[in-house]
Amino acid sequence: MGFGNVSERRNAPPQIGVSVVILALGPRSHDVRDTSASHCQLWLPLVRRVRQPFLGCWALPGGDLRADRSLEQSAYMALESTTSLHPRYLEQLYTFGDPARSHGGLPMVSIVYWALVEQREAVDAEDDDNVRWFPEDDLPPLAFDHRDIIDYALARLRSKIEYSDVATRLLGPTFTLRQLHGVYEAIAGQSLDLANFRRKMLASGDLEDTGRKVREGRQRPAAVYRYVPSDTLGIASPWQGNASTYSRQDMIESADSQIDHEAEHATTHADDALSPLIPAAHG
Amino acid sequence: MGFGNVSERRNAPPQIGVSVVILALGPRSHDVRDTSASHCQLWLPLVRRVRQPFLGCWALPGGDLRADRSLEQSAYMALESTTSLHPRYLEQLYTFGDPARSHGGLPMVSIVYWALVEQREAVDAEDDDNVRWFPEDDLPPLAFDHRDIIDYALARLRSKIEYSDVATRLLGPTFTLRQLHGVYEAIAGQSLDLANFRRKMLASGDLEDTGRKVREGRQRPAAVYRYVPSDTLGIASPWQGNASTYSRQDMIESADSQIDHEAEHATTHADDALSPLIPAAHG
DNA sequence: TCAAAAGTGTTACCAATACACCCATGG
DNA sequence: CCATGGGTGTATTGGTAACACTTTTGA
Repeated sequence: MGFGNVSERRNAPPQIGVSVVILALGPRSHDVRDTSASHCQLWLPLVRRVRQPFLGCWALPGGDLRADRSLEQSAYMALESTTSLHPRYLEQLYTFGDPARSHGGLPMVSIVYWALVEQREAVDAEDDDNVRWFPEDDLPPLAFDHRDIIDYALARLRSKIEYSDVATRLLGPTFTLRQLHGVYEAIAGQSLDLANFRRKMLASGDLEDTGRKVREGRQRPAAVYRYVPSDTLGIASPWQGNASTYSRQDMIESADSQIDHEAEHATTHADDALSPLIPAAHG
Repeated sequence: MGFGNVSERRNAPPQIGVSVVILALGPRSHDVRDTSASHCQLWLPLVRRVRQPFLGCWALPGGDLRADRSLEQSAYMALESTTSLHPRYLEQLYTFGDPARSHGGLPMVSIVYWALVEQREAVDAEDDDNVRWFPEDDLPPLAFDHRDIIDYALARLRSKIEYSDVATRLLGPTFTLRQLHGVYEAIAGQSLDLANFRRKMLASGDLEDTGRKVREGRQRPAAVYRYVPSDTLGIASPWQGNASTYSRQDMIESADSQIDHEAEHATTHADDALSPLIPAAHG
């Protein structure tokens, strides 16, 4: 598979693992009469490390990569085995592999996924000694570069909410416009005009009135909507074809692929290396 | 580092490698009196495989990952050692790791980067038996899932051109508005109103008139511009802090970080696995 | 003086905003 | 009948598309 070049053999490949940033809605932690109208906030579960380095420190849930599983499946397994949660959304975030990030441990490449779980699931999940939920704006010191990874995941969520259905993944399959509005405000971190929000959402054509109504307080009942993706198919994702061999009844639903935002970043230059006579190619 | 759980040990981790999708401007291949005004097209270099599977097949340039190098550096080394090119842009694209993609080889995780090189560099690089440039719309059969990866890179480029300076990376450090317009048309695959394009670009505030003029044909000379990023800094990228330890004089320039588009994709569910009593966490 | 490209002006339209307003409901 | 949230109307604005137009240059 392209390995075996002399200069490349000089150095063993690093370890690989999978980590997951899990996000869910929860109550506001600093409820100092919040000026903005939203009454919820993002929370995420962290696990306590049982090894050096950073022993006892909070860290992202993670696990190993298995050669017979897709990356998504490995991420799903890591997520499930550590937190018993079932995400409504799971997407690759970034792969981190800088040697400096291991801080004394062995060099480690982490393929990081981010996941969204329903509010209901998150409240059911109780904390224990080794897993605890933290509000997004009040995180403890974290192991490795996990704090940066979380910030990046949050940025991605904030970016992605503007052109995809991620917000609905934090709610159940059905929701009122006010609930959806609250999610948008919580993620954006600012208040949004409810009237315009309503119109924009309905104009998008991706919301379908279920006909049902619910009363949150004791006021007029609100219409309940469902998300129905308009079939403006984007470009097919390359990995869609290969994935999903191990489906299960409660498999989380597929999302239409769509090309979107990603973080630009600078690159560095490698120092000299022995050039192979024949270029390597690998799968 | 989080390895060592019983159920996880049952399966060895897969191999890892780096691949790079390299893009550059070139002449139009199907020049059947092109209706659209653009006269250039994207080309990319491929290398011939020297091993099974897919022996003799064209594939993306790639190489191995070294534990003492960052992912960017590994990508840069792979790019440089196979094609002798120096990218003006290099960014992580996606990590592919489905077991099915190896097609009979060992399971392989590929961390894929995409790169842009200047037109000038690309024309200087001559083909040999093992490296050849192909126009984006006339690719040969490719090894593994490399065709899908290329399509994804192209989609990312098309998306990213709308809110970043990637177009300028395909040109030199200075360019005329017409040249830039041609790049946009080549990437978008459709003609764009030159008058409006000009206004929009100038209104962005990211272009600076160098004061110089050039004549492309024998008509009125055009103003030469330079790209100067407006300091509307986005969110800092997590990896920026760690990277760039191995800088060199001709290191490609840094780009301001910015959160953008990424592809949404569906996820699968893992089958049952032995849950560890204590959640694993790794760096 | 002509062709070709550089560069400007003008209008129409659409989507997002701000905010005033009416409607439905239970207490 | 009032408080509260559900839901609608409307004027303004800013950005973009369409395209007609003027200017500059070498041949």
